[in-house]
Amino acid sequence: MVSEKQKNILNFINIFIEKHGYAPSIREICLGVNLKSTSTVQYHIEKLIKSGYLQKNYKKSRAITLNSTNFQNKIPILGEIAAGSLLMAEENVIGTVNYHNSDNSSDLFALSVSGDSMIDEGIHEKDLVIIDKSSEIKNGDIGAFLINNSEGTIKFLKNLNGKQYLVPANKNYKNIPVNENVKPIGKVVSLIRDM
Amino acid sequence: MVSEKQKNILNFINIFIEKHGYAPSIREICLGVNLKSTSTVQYHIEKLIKSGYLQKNYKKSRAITLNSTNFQNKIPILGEIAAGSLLMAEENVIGTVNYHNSDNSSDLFALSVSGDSMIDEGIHEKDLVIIDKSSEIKNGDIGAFLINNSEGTIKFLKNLNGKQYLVPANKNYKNIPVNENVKPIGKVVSLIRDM
DNA sequence: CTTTTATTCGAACAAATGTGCTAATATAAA
DNA sequence: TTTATATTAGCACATTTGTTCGAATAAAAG
Repeated sequence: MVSEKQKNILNFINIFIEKHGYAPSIREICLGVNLKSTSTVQYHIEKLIKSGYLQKNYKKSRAITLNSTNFQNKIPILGEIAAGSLLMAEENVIGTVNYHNSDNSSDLFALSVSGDSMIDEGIHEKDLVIIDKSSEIKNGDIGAFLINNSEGTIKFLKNLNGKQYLVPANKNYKNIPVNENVKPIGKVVSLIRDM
Repeated sequence: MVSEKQKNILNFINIFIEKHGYAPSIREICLGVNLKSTSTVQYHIEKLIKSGYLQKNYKKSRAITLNSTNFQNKIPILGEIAAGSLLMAEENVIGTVNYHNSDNSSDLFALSVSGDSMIDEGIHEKDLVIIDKSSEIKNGDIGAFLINNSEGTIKFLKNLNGKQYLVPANKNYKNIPVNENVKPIGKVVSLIRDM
């Protein structure tokens, strides 16, 4: 859908605006991404507009604006996992965090980590893990799971001797066999730690 | 110092940028504040620049930026630390990341972690660490340092027997005494890991 | 292979835009 | 009043900038 060159252009515009406070001209983009012709840049700009990444005001100079939703997605931080399902109602949202995601981010949310069962993977207490509800948890991935409809946990999902287990990254904890009491919530796609 | 007309222009520019995402041209300001001549606007713009309210890039269109409110929360990701200093020129910026920071974010940047000297603190290879250049690295903090003007590193700063050391979080690495070859870059204030 | 699609370049053109200059008017100060 | 300063206007000019058209090349598809 979006080629490497187009990502390149998007990134350049992003950085340029960040640095200068105003958008680059077509010719400045030419220089920035190593293209010789303004019409080549026009060509890519058109594509990026149709893909929804950019907006542009016809015939006005430096009138490119980024569709900020592509870069500045605020996703909810959930305080706890309630019985049965994830309550994403406003009452349970304890904050928001910006996450750099160009895709649809409606399936993303953040959880505050409690416990030290993943300490050997560098996942600490109070870290924020970003979870994608629509991303399947595959063998070897770290995922968020709901156990007995009550307790939420972050673990590796691993195949051992043909059976699936939730595997911690801490010798003091045991593997948990995956059965009907273990429900996958989503894959852990990112981690944010504030110090 | 600043006349009513100049406040008027300042306000118009402010609203225009808010609405369109880019700055107005001189002639658009003319229309917006009921002035017939572009040179009149130029006259006021000059004054506003000297008074410190605006910045403008010579001979570039729509290149007016406001000095007052910088509400940016995107910070650059630097690809590498070059000899002697941090090169934050556009060529070295390999991307941007949103960081939830309401303060002035001009002193923030991100570095991609290489090596495993902080593995026991859960700081992994390819993690992004957010570094605040203006935040002093105190005893016990994790900071970014430049060693021998060539190598960048992330370490604890600790006081041992009255001397300062860069202390890794990995038994396979040794403490590094802080001397004139060790220059502090900034405090590590956050960590972001994509999986 | 041929055809289609994607990408790139170059050149020319029209419009938008910033700048420079002079002059006129208003306002404040002496 | 005279003088100085601030403000406004009009016009011409050079540059920047966006747009358009045609053509060449590369990559992918049939």
